[in-house]
Amino acid sequence: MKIGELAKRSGCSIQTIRYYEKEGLISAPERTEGNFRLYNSVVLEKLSFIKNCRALDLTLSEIKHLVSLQNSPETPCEAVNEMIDTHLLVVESRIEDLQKLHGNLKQLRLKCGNARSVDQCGILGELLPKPERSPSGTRNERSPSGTRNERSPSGTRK
Amino acid sequence: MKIGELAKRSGCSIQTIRYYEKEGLISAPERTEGNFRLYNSVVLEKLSFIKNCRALDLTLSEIKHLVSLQNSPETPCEAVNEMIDTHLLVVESRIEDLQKLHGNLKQLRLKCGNARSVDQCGILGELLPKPERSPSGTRNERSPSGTRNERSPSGTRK
DNA sequence: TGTAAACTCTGTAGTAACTATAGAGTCAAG
DNA sequence: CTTGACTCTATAGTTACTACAGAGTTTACA
Repeated sequence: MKIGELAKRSGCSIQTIRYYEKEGLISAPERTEGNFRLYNSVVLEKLSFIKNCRALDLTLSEIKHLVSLQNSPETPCEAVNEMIDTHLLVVESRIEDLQKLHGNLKQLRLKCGNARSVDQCGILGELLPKPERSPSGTRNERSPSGTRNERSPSGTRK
Repeated sequence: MKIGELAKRSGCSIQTIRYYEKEGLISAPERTEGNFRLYNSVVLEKLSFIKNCRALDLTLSEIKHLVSLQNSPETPCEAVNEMIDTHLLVVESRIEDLQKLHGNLKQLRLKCGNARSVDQCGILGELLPKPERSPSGTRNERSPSGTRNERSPSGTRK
């Protein structure tokens, strides 16, 4: 089958399949005379495996690792378990971060009822560096208003 | 002050400050004769505002919107509230996704004790496409409760 | 047989919000 | 006058794709 049919049957887009090939997650298939990729049904299983892993939010490099482990079936599978355990920790910490975030946002939302103008908006006021906002250009020492650790907001986004 | 001091005082990196300028989140400052950026303390407040927003995981374009609202103080602040409400929904759905993910991962992890070889690994086995793998399969066909719909990246990953 | 539609190819650019270089210029101190 | 610290712009990298452009291939049909 050509790549279009594989895409339909696997649920991956054509570009994604080519991308997986480029990244070494699936092997390069044979080509027709006209240079079209020609697949057999085995690759369907591989794509399904990848999809299952992606649904668990494993990265492509993690998946690549799993694929390479599959190719040496006699090695111990500890590495697999470790990867899942690590991944569990990552997911847990992301959930925690997001829950804190959610709390902060909810609290923030309480600061402002509707029907005010922007300069009275409780939310915008709260986001400003100091609780008492000064009109403009006041001298300002270290504003210690770091609501979070000064490092990045950790991997909470996307 | 030059950009290095601003970076230290604001907690943003030098590149981030320049990036915010390029993106229009802060305005381009004056320059010295040698073309160095020269800041006053007002920009500290703006960076602090941005940092507070980023800590709430607002996107730069959302923040840009807030900044522009601040510049027209007499407009009603409904838009601010709506943005926060929308953002709350996004965060909530991300949390839900991650919690499903977490459940799936935990269940997966139970499939394999240590000290097996890869070809017997319960986890790898579970990730394979086989529709009828073990007698446990009740509602187990396609991807384990797809948290990641094929269209959108839907932002569960960092 | 001609041709139009449908398919495929490679390669590149875009996404978000930065980070990390390269290579050059500027400035202060010794 | 040189050394080192600082800054400048521009570019590439990150992740896992998606969306083209512009070309070639195959199939269906008149």
